[in-house]
Parts: sequence; structure tokens; C-alpha cells
Amino acid sequence: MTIGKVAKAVGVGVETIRFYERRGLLDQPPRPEDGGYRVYPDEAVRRVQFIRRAQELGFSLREITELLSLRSAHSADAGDVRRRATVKLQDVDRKIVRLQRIRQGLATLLDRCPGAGPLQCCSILDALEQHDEGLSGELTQQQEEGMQTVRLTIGGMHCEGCTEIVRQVLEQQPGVKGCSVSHENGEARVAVDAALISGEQLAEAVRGAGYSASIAAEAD
Amino acid sequence: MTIGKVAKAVGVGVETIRFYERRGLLDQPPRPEDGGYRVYPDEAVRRVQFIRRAQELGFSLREITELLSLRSAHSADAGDVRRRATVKLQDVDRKIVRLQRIRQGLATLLDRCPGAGPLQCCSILDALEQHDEGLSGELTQQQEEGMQTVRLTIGGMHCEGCTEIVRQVLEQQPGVKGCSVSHENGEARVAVDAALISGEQLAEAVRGAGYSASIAAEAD
DNA sequence: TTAATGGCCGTACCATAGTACGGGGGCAAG
DNA sequence: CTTGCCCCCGTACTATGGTACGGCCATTAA
Repeated sequence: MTIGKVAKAVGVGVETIRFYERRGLLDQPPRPEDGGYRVYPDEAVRRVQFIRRAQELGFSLREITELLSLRSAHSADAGDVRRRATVKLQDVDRKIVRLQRIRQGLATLLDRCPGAGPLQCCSILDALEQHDEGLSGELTQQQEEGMQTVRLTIGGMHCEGCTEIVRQVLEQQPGVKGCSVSHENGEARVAVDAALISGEQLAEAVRGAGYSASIAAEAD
Repeated sequence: MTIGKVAKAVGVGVETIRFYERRGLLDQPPRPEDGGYRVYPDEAVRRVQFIRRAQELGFSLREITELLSLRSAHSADAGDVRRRATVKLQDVDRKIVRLQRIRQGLATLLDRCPGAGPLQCCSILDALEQHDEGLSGELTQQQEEGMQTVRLTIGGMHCEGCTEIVRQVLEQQPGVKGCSVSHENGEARVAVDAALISGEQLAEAVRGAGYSASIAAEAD
């Protein structure tokens, strides 16, 4: 098999194969002594297919290099591979969350947009020019009269969608005036009227939604 | 204002500002005749902020250049801006869908993965090496004796972490022998002994976790 | 035998969004 | 008046995943 055959078999360009060789993802077969074409084993086709499939799953060439070396390392086991896939899954989730935030921002802008008229009325340009907050900005937590801030440590939130659920649950509780939930820190900060609900009741409500929750701090 | 002040005001590096200048997103103020520092107007800060905010909404520098020139073109109107935002929204949606497919593939692989043992048993590497299908393929549902499959339509699952919660809730119900929950389709397929629990009871359990749920179908 | 593919190899280039570096000069405070 | 921070400018480099080009040689089909 020559390089062109391999490329055709997998459906990539010859240059791509060469590129993988340069990157060390693929061994370049030795060139024959008499100086003819390099001969590729069938194995090479499978290897390139492996690379392509892994790419489709979102792995970068660097990561694929690691997967491939894992495959031939006898100290490795299925757990190693699984861990990498798990990390990648979280990685993909983060990207999805990021895009969904972007989506939300755009949708909000489009929602407010008149869609016609002179540029002076364009709410989208306005938003980009003027407001310092509101697009991806955090909700700044301002305290009101007679309010307490309760901080809850929450476990089991896998993504921003989870924080959304937790937020909804918390906001439905009596006495809750607002809250911000962070997937990253695994916590929620709840602005609440302590006369109406206790921190423990808040934690219990969160637990009811399938997460673990405990009080981290309670302060004015 | 010098370039460093502008950079600090917006929160970017000086080199970034220069880079925007090279890319034509920002006018470089003329250098004074006597050869001192360039003087930036306040306007420059707003312009860089515009760029940054547009970037946060997923616009590329090329697209931002267009938005900026649109702003000063008197033939443009708010509709032009809106169209661009709409296109970008679709763009973001496509990216999300792509990532969700990737996510699905990874999740399927992880689902089948034993998570331990020698590499020879690693279903993930297997899948990457061998199968031409199955990465983005559907999970095939196999039926067992005396079992019913209940399909629930579930709303409010934002991510795979959510499906995990729903799965846990469902699997804790009496009579449930197994289930698969799909974030993508917004549904759960539950293999259940109908003598022990009803579809409505399953739906109710899911609702208790903070999602909406209704019976989509019940079949043997 | 000869022309037409195809392989080999090094290097350069595409887009994207910057970051880094080095040599020179300016400006302001101690 | 000098020290140290800042600016200016050009060039080069980062990561990512390739694509393209040019000159040369090998192979193969007509």
C-alpha cells in the first residue's frame, strides 16, 4: 500500500497523512533501499481511522497522541481511557454551556431589537456600545434592608443547567429575594429574609431536587 | 490618554490594542510631530469595549469589523445589524448541535465502558478502532421478559448531569430494572415491571427532582 | 518508450486571536 | 538628573489542523 491508497481508504488527503506522521501520530514506514515508494501496512489505515474517529469525538491531535500511546503502554488499563473520555465529556459540556450563554445573550438582544429603522434606534449596537453589564456579566448581589445572605455548598451540579435548576428551586422558596448559583464553586449565595425561611430549609429544598447541600455560611 | 491607559480601562493587554489597530478595527491616533506618545481619545475605550462585547457574543474579529463599518455606513439600518445577529445565532445553534452530538457519542461510549480492566476489554478503544458506526449511533433498546418500556417526556434537562440525576431517581423506584435518559431527545426510556409501579408514578418521581415529566408511551 | 500519474521532501502558507521580544526612545517622580 | 516605567515598532512565535507549492524521482499504462 502506498500513501495515496491509505489516504483514499480513509477518505483524507495525502498531505494529511504526512501531517500526522510529522506530528508523530503515525509511523512513517521506511523508504526501501532502492529508493522506491514507502509501503504502508493495513494497520496504518486502521490507525488513521482511529485518529479521525477520535477527532469526531472532540479529541485534539495532542490528546489522540496520548490515547494512542496509552494503547501500547502495558501499564495502562481501561480506566485510563475512561478517565480521558470523562474529562473530554466535561470539556464538551463546558463548551456547550459557554455557547448556550452566548446564545442566550444573542437571543436577548434579538428579542429587544426593533428589527428596522435607523441605526440610532438599533438596540443591539446600543448594547454593545453602552452597557457594561448584562451580556455575560454576573448578577451583582446587592443587599437590601433586612436581608441575609446564606451561602450553601452544593454537590452534584454537573453543569450550568444544574445551576439553573437549583436557582429555580431556591427562588421558589418563600423569603428568597434572589440568588446566584455557581457550578464552578459548587455553591449558591442566596439573598433571603431570615424571618421567612432558614438556611437549613433552603438546603433541604436543594436536596429535594437531587443535589447535596449544606450551609457554608450565614451572614447579613 | 496613552495606549496603556486604554488597555487598562478595558482590561486587555497593550499588545491586543495594537493588534486591533493592525487588523483595522481601531484607528491608530497619529503620533505627535515632536515624536511623543500617541494620544487616544475616550472614544477608543468605547470602541475596544464594543469589540470585546461582540467577541463575547461569538462574533469573530472579521465580523466585528463589519459591524463597526456598518455603524458608520449611513446606508445601513437596524435591520442589517439584526440580520447579522440572527445569522450568528444560527451559527451558535449549529455549534451547539455539533457539540451535543459529540457529547452523545462520548456518553454512549462511557456508558458501555467497564471502567477498569485490561486494555483488551476497553470498549472505548475498541469503538475507535473497529466500528464504523456506533459513535453517533443510537442506543439499541433490548427488551426483557415480563418487562414494559415506559417512555417519559422530560423537560428541563439542560445537560448530561441532569440526565444523571433523572436516571438515579428513576433507578431508585421500585420495579425499575434499567433506564436510559437522553438529554438530547428530552426523554427517558424506562424498563419497568408494570406490576410494581405505574408510568404516572415514575413521572411523579421525576417531577420531584425538579423536572417536568409526562408519559409519552407505554409498551411491552 | 514515453507520458501521465503518484510519491517524496522541504518549506511556506491559510485562518484565528493574540503574545512575546528586543532595541530604541520618552516622560515623570524622587 | 537619573531611575524606572512606559511607549514605539517590527518581527517572530504560540496553538490548532491542516493545505499548497515546487522540484525531483518512481511507477505504470498505453
